[in-house]
Amino acid sequence: MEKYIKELKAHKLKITPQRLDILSFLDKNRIHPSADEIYKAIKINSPALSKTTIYNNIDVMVKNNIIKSFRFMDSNELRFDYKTTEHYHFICRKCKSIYDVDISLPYLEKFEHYMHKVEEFYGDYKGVCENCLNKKKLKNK
Amino acid sequence: MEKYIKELKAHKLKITPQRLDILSFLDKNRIHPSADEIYKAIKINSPALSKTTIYNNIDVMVKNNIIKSFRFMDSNELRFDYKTTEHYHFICRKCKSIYDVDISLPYLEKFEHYMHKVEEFYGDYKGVCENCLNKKKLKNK
DNA sequence: TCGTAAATTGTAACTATTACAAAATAGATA
DNA sequence: TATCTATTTTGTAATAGTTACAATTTACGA
Ligand SMILES: [Mn+2]
Ligand SMILES: [Mn+2]
Ligand SMILES: [Zn+2]
Ligand SMILES: [Zn+2]
Repeated sequence: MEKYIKELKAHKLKITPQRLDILSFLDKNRIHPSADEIYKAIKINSPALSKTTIYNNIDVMVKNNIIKSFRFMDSNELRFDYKTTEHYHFICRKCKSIYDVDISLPYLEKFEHYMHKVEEFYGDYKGVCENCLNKKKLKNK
Repeated sequence: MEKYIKELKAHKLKITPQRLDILSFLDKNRIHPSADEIYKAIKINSPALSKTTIYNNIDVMVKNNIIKSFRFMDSNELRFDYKTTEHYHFICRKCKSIYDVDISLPYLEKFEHYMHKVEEFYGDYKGVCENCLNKKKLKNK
């Protein structure tokens, strides 16, 4: 808990129970949840919680680079991540789990003959995850 | 126009003026437009057009791999592309133009030590485009 | 402890998309 | 060519995710 207080103070953001709940939830549940998933999870123990508070705080924390937001190709909801350092995501087409992939900015060198200035890259990998592959193996036996 | 008729017939889809309009618009305007942009553009000459028709046809054409859909990191609307072969996109943070980038599935080899089976990759590059860079240069003179 | 700027809340509005059912039509068949 | 019917188009209503707003509450510096 002290960790989240420090983080918020470092960015001159007020310490509120709601903010601590959001950070703690994202830190302890590395599932890349949507705003609604965060809301529902925290609301169980804090029934007075408003969804607007989730959106407000998500916004301010993304702006302060305390958390990261991203969106999947085929999904219409934003997802959030406690991990802010550069990494990409792998989504399983069977169980829809989202895994972190520690790979950095791909193929910048291939950009040589484009005259654009690349500053950011965003990417998702999609396929079947280790767990689902193993489940299949067991079934086939 | 004959080209689009062939394409539709190849997929056993009925030839309708609306479908021809959509294909023609996407082919002749490689701007990666949203559903609404396609709708507004075609509606000028075909005022009876319904937005549902746009969505219906976009769906069926994406499913038949006649066009491609994708979504940008920070945008909440789907965008559409006449080009269906593998390529990625570069978006300019100044003018918001979306350019095609002919680069193929990045960094598959780096996936070695993940036990997931990668099937697809989706990615966007972001930065400042050639045009905007040149504009800036002129200004600075 | 108090005062105030900032945060929280509930509600309403908004945007992109999807669902649905009635009317129109493409294209196969006689 | 005329007819038939499955498919397509249309308009409207519903939905999902998010944002705007204003009243109430709270964090925290003085
Ligand atoms: Mn992540
Ligand atoms: Mn493209
Ligand atoms: Zn899986
Ligand atoms: Zn530009």
